[in-house]
Amino acid sequence: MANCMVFHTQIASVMEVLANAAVAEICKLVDDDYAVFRLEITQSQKENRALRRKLQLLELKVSRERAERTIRPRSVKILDRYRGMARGEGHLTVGHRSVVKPAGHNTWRDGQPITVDEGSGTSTQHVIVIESADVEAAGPGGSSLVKQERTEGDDPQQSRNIQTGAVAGVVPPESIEDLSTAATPQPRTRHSIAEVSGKPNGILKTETDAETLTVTKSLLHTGSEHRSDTERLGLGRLGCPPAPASEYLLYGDLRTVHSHLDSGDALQAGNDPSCSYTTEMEPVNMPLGLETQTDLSRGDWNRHSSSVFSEGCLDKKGEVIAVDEVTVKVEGDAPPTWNADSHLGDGYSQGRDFLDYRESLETNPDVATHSPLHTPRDRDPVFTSMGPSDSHGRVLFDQVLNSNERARAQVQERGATSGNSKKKQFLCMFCNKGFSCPQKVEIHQRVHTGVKPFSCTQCHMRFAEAGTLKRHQRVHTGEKPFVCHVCRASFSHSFNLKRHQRVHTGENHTAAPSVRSSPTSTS
DNA sequence: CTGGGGACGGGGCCC
DNA sequence: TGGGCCCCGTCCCCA
Repeated sequence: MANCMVFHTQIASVMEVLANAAVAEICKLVDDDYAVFRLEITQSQKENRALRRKLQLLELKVSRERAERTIRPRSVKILDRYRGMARGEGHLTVGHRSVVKPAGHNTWRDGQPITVDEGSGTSTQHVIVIESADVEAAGPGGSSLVKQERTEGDDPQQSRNIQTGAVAGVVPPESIEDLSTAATPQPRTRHSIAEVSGKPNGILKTETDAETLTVTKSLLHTGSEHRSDTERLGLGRLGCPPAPASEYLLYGDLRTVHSHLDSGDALQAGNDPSCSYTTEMEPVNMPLGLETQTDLSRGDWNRHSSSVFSEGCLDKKGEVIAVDEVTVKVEGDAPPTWNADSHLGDGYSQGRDFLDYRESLETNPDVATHSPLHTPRDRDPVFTSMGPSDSHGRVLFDQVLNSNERARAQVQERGATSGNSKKKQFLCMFCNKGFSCPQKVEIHQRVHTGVKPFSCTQCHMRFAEAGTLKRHQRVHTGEKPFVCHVCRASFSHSFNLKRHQRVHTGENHTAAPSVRSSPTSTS
């Protein structure tokens, strides 16, 4: 019995020792793990703080930009550089700013400075051309980009964006060749320049000197430029290309674009997204959707109408026929002028290729009570939702649309009582002006985009409307079908005859009442 | 005063 | 029958 007691005591003591040892072991393990865990937590907290600081900085910037934007609404001007640059026609004037392209070069070269005369000062910006080393390897969407870095300027918050176009889609061999041999002037090489400027804080990029802004635009075109577009379009009649694929305007948060840099030849974006934004409008991925993403039958002719400033001309089958480059400009104060001399070496004027966006904003009573930019609705063609790739192009027009807030508000207020909301349900993505059908919008938007799908076979003039081309061709044919019955004077222009007849009637044409409805009036 | 391009609305045709 | 598409007429503006 005593032995038994001793045995039990010994066992108990041994177990106690073992238990203590086990506890000690466990405690040690816990301590070790806790140390590691705590270390990790500390590191995580550090990262958290860093990220939070970044976030606060970003929010600060955003709020500042918005505040300044409300003070100074921005305008958008889109201009079509068209072939002027491509033909080596010198420089391009954007509003009162003159972007001078070195003569003899059809392609902006790396480091090539662009002089932007802003009246109050001159800022020199370096344009960096990033071209696909292997266009073919990059696929049909081989693109060339121009990366512009602001190196100096009197307004550190202004940003400019100059880009070249990227040949995309069903690019004809010559177009690919143009890109691959961009160093030598090629008549068909096309470029486009997007300028984003304006006073405080462009949405695209509003950093300081380190800012870099790059937007790529893809260009699609096929066929010969020496044929008229009508021929190229293969249209039986002298019609304009269908609306759906012709106008693409992206707008939105530029940052969303950044995620689309996955294409092979995409411009190397900086690590800091706040310093470099790049849009890669690669044809295969680009949201233009010329062939696949735009479906008029679904009513989304307008879905991209704020994305890329190019126009694809499709035939009935949706085949991409031609795309003209255009230039997008977002600026604050520049007057809506286009210096034709600056870029039209062959002597024709592009005319008013871009308009003051703000003007349009204020003349919007016709639009319906809804805006596609605001409250997308599936039923309304204007309200088609943006597809997944739409973020691709949510590039340039975010601020435009933001600056459009007031106009839209006015539109919505008026629309409720205007009674025209039904009739003009198709809205211009730029100015919100309403039209009765998509084609009207498409044509109208050429005012903003500068797209001119119709080219004269006799000269190189291009027109946004088929009728204008037809009328223009009377210049070559000498046809003057409008004859004054009084003096037998003939005119090629119907209105010229009408105006001329005022001479006979003694009517003062300057005081003649305008029958034509103003942009603000209803039809 | 004329020439000519830009812009836009109306209306007809076709599906 | 309605909508899309296109042509035409018209006005504005500039050179």
